[in-house]
Amino acid sequence: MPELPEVETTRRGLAPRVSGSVLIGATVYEPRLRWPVPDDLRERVAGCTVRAIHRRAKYLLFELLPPDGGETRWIVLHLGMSGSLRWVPEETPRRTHDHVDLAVAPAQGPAKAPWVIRYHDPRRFGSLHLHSGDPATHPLLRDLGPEPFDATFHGAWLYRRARGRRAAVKTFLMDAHTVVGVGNIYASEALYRAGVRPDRAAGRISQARYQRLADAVRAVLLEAIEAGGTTLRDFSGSSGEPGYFTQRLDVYSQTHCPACGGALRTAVIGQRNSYFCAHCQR
DNA sequence: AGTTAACCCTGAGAGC
DNA sequence: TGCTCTCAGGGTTAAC
Repeated sequence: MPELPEVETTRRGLAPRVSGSVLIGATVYEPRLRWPVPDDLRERVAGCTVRAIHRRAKYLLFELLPPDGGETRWIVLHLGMSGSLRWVPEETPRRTHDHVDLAVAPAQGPAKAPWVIRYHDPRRFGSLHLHSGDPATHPLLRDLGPEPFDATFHGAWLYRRARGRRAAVKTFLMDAHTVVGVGNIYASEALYRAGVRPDRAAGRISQARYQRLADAVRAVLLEAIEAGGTTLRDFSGSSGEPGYFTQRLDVYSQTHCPACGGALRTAVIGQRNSYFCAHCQR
């Protein structure tokens, strides 16, 4: 279940191999994702140079320079719940739920066989879009809140936004208008580290505690990125490697509090399973 | 406007 | 063994 660290891990795995290379084709095996994959994908990307791979929220943004020097175009890609991108030789046999290949021209001349960026997504909650011009204007990106590592994301921002809100702070934190990239796992972990009960009303938390929460969000995400993400079921990096943050989860999917040893409680908050320590989180 | 729930989908695991 | 049932969840949309 890719959240920000898993998407960032994918980006970092792919970028050095793909940046500066030319896309020579695209093959869509299954266009029925969260939204249909554009049927002119091949024509729109073939011949384009990948200038860089960026990330905004949980979206990967492939910055493409067209061969004729026209307007920059973008592949906007979301991994959904179960998506992953792998960097494999083109002849690698397809597995079930491999839906799209982006073929990359070999760097060392035409003799070498091309490799592909292979999109795999059993549940097909992910999506792939094409966009021209500024990606910030894309409908899916336009209204997103701040990145957790932006200077604009801090306790005062959370506090101000939470005024009058009765919804649970965990739901509030997972809302992409509040801050992007924080899904169920990292919301649970950040709230635990900050000592905040996930079911507390967002509007009834002090600014000081929101500052601790903002710091905890950043710390958890940073550590998870350094560990290559969290692998619970589906996720693996672009070379197929698992994420090692799984072993460092304090509460998510755990039974006992690492601090006090007490039994963790579970509750469904905003239709998401939540884990917390009723003793350490208030 | 804020909040809640349904929905898209498949695989894994539990229970019988 | 094999069936059925439940659960997992990001993010959009609809309804309250």
